[in-house]
Amino acid sequence: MFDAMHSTIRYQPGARPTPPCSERQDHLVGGPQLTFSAGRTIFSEGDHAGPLYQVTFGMVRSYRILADGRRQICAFHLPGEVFGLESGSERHFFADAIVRTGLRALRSTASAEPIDELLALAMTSLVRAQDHMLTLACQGAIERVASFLLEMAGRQHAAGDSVVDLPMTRTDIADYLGMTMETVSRAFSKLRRQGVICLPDTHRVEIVRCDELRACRDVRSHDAFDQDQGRRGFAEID
Amino acid sequence: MFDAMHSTIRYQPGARPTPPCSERQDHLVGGPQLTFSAGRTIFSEGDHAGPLYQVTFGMVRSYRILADGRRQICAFHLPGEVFGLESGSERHFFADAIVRTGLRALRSTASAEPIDELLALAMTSLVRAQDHMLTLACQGAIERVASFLLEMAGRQHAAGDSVVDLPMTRTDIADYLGMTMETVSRAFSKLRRQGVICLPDTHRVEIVRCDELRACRDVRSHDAFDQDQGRRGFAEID
DNA sequence: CGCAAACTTGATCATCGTCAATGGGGGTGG
DNA sequence: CCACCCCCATTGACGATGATCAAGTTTGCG
Repeated sequence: MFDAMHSTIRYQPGARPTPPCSERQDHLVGGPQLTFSAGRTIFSEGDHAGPLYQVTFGMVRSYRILADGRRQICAFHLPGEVFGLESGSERHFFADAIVRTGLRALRSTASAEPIDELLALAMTSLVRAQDHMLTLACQGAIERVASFLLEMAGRQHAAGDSVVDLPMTRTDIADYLGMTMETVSRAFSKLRRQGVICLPDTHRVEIVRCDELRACRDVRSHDAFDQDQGRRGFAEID
Repeated sequence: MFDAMHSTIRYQPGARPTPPCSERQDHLVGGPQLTFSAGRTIFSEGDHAGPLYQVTFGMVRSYRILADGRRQICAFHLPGEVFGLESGSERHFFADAIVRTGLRALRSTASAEPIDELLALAMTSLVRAQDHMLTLACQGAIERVASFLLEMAGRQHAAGDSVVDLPMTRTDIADYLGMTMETVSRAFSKLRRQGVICLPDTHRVEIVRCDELRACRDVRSHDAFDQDQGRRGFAEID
């Protein structure tokens, strides 16, 4: 029993290979360009499920609201990415523009799209959701933020560039990672004090030591966690 | 900004309608029957992605192992359900039988299956993953257990029957819900003391007050949480 | 220039994880 | 068939992580 527990194969969060199909879904190109200013609603829960959308610039958050007002952000959508796939005839999420954002509406999701493109999109979403589940289930505060930064870095640019744009608020990040704004802020500050990241401004992060950030993400923090308490005053970077 | 926050539309965890397509995937029927005894590995991370499987009896857990040995159970698979869909040519999960389990192997996932069945399966998995993400991100210990019980109840029988089989261990449940075995156990005990559930044995739960269980799931527990401290001795049910 | 929203930081507290001890059920071997 | 043993579950005590509450600061925008 539990043979697998003794396997040497180990999963590294976020280290899964990109699904085989391009995310850009170029075959789906269709409708006109739409522009949404910051904060504008794209669709709401309960709406009739309309088209898929491809982000051309800006950023989108999709989320749910619980009975008690709590919000969970399920995903951020970056330029090139497609969102809006639903399992029924109704929207199950809210989506709105985080900053001024351009969208291209793709034909009705109903049936007009090539089904293999829809499958590719569904699989991409599924892989992301599974990775995110793992973050939510297993990781502590610092690790979640580290995972988030590495995920965003990986989706924003082809390696080399180490500056990540984070147009969303700290509250958005918190609602994505299942924690509070304050804890997110503290995690950023801690990583900054450790010299792992720089914060030129609140919506931009430079990843200074990518390897250390990966280490934060991968290792559960029991050991070697609060060593930075003693470091204050000489590891300050700003 | 944040218009949606003022919307009256509210999401109830687990209340989303079942995806339009039957989960039973009857069109995929194919290969021979296989039987796995309790604890037997079905496939491992890194394996070449083989067929899809349909559970005929018993129960399966699929999970990942993190670098530090931590485990996350992504899903339990019940009789009638299909699992094993991968985004690449390799398995990204482990799967093994929780109890003696029967599986029917469906043809190679490669391309032999009707693609719309694969899409249906992907969408079902995606919806489950999204619901689970919400549980992990937003809910406290009692709520998670309540969500879990209601999810299992909903998947095991068509309403009316209130007894749920839980062949998995408390540790399995904990690894699914992102908490510890001890906390799961305490949550069960608390719900039992409150008279919401009965525990005829450790692997069987009777849902006595379904409405209260739903309330546990839906409401964030700030208020009315530890009222049962005073109830001990008269609300004991066993 | 001023206001409002967002961010940061600190102090306190609650939930949950960890450690530990005990109890129970099922399976195996004598 | 019984006894032992091991794994699982339960329960308690304690501590740590992160939520909450509360200022105070910065930023962005009108």
